[in-house]
Amino acid sequence: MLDDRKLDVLRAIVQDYVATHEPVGSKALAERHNLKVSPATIRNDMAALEEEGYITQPHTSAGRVPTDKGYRLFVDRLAGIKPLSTPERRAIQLFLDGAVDLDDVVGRTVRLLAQLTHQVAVVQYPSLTRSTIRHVELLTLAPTRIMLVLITNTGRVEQRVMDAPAPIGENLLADLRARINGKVVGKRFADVALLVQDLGESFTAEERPIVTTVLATLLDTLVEQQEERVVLAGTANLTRFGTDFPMTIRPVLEALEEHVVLLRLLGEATEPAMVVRIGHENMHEGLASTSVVSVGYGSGDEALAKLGVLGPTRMDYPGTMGAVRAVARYVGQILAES
Amino acid sequence: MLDDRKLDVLRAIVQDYVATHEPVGSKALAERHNLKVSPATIRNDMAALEEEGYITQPHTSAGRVPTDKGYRLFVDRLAGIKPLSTPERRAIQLFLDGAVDLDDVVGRTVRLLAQLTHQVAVVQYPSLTRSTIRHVELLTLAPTRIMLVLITNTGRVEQRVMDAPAPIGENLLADLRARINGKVVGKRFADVALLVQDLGESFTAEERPIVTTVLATLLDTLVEQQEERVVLAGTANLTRFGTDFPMTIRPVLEALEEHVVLLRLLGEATEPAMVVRIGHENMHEGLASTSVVSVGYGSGDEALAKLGVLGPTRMDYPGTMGAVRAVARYVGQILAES
DNA sequence: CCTGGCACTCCGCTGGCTGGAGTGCCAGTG
DNA sequence: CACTGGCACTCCAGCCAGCGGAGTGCCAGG
Repeated sequence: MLDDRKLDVLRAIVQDYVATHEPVGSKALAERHNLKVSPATIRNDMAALEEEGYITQPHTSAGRVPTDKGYRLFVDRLAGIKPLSTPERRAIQLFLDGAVDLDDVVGRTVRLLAQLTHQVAVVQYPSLTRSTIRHVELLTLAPTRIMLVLITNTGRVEQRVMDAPAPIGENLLADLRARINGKVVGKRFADVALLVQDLGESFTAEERPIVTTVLATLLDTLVEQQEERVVLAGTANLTRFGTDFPMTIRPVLEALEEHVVLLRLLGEATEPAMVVRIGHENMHEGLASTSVVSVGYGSGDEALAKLGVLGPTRMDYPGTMGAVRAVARYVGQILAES
Repeated sequence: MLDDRKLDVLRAIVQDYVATHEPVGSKALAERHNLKVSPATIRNDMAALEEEGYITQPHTSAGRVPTDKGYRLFVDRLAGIKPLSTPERRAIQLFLDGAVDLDDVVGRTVRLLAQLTHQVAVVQYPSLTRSTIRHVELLTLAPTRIMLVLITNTGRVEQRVMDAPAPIGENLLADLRARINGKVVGKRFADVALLVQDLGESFTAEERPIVTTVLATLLDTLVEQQEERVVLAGTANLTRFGTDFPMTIRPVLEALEEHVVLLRLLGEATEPAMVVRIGHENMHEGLASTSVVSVGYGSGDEALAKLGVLGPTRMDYPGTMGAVRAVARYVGQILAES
């Protein structure tokens, strides 16, 4: 049904439309891309493409515009991923290398991604669920007040304050700290509950309540913080969307404020490969005319979290995909080093 | 020059303009507010107010619109701060009480403020400079790799990883940890440098390099993190600005992305009282038609940081100021408790 | 199967017109 | 002297008609 030339025409339409933001006509196509056929022929092909639902015209006798389905075909079969230039790569590395801690890494990453793609960038903090524990620290703030600090292998730090049922001695605390760390250091979050469950038994009846409190808080932290953190940058780039503004930008800004929505946009975290969601594929009303390019990143083989960008469906997919992939790789490296 | 009735007229103009977003004319004024004079008289007063620069007309034979100077007078002399209703207060308290840690407190605060005022909310993290140290923790990640964790009295946690010049033993580390904490716990950041400067002397020549490295990192953390963190929410509310969009919203979004700008907007941190910056008073081109209402908040008498909202100059000042003040108070309470 | 030609459609822009809202000024009045 | 009603004037916003251009669909011919 769709011979090679028709696909060439579709590719040309997408490219031109992305470049100009205006419906593209047969004549312009014939001129700008050397397709070696006349406008009339192209018109026939366009009619076929429209018939199949890959392109559409805003109104009779206007040029054609790709549909979501058209972009989908373009991304899947007609375009590759455009690698970044060497200077660009070097700039990324230089910029990310300057980070001092995890917050800084994430902050720099999101700004970098926004600047590189001229779109809205979203970065998820390395997930706690798939992280391992580097250290658990216990501090007394007051006789019956304890702070628990949890440090992960990705450098993420979580803290909780709890009220102990009774005053707690320094040596009990030290003992408890040592035992907990002995059990859990290097272990994954998911496995911790099992590992510490019988820890209370080796303490005296007197100490037991305190131990229980601490362990409960530890588990609580592990569970609660699965609520993932995300940051974003580059919202000003939304103004490039078009001139028919408020109606377009409003729901997008609203969606971006909801972290739940953001996380869903990045995709179910199981998939480490690059994912492109186009228009309605996002399953979110306000984001019907935006696309999301996301990919997992991590220090080793497996993805710790995701990052990506959000932009208008009429975006430069090859370039955006290239930037997203490159940034994800470098962040992975940085995290592996620290 | 400005008798009472002229001030009444100005107040009425501001109120009506804020409510309708349209230039207000003499006739409408006479009707909606019972000023007990005829439109013609009001016109005379308006002419005087315009002469003095408090109001202006977009074009001949349109209604009047307040100028920055007009809003300034309104805020300073014509309007009070509108206290929140009891249900509103209760809702604030309820919402903020649910927070589990500092990040959560700040996150909830900023979202709350945005929702309450229907504007863009900005909250600065409790400043490290004026904080005191609650605990310093040292951990070995690898034989020559140390992590320093710094916990402040506001619950903020900072961490740094450093490479030690030589392998470090657990007992040396414990000793060092104890000595550092003995010196600095409860002290203010600014005073720490002085307190630890001769700490190295009590260690052997062999240990000295390691100690020096750790202390350097500690001081580094204190200094570097004076770079304050801010978060914001409610950018979607910018779409209420008007219909002449992209031109208006663009520079605002851009300004909001720069944390340096945000911090300056909140005001030099020395001033704990409520500050209103109107239009050009912000000294930032892109924010010429926005106003900022900010106030310090803190756990005790002194302000730890600031929070505020940003909106169009044509905002409901009394209401906004009331909301900002109320939220600041409750956040202060929450921080004092933890 | 491709191409050039032709008639047709429809958008977007321009220019002129009109109604309405609001002003400034002036003369009159308590 | 301050306020009021009346009046002429200004200017914007919205509407409508006309026009040019870009693009299409279709058809007959190579």
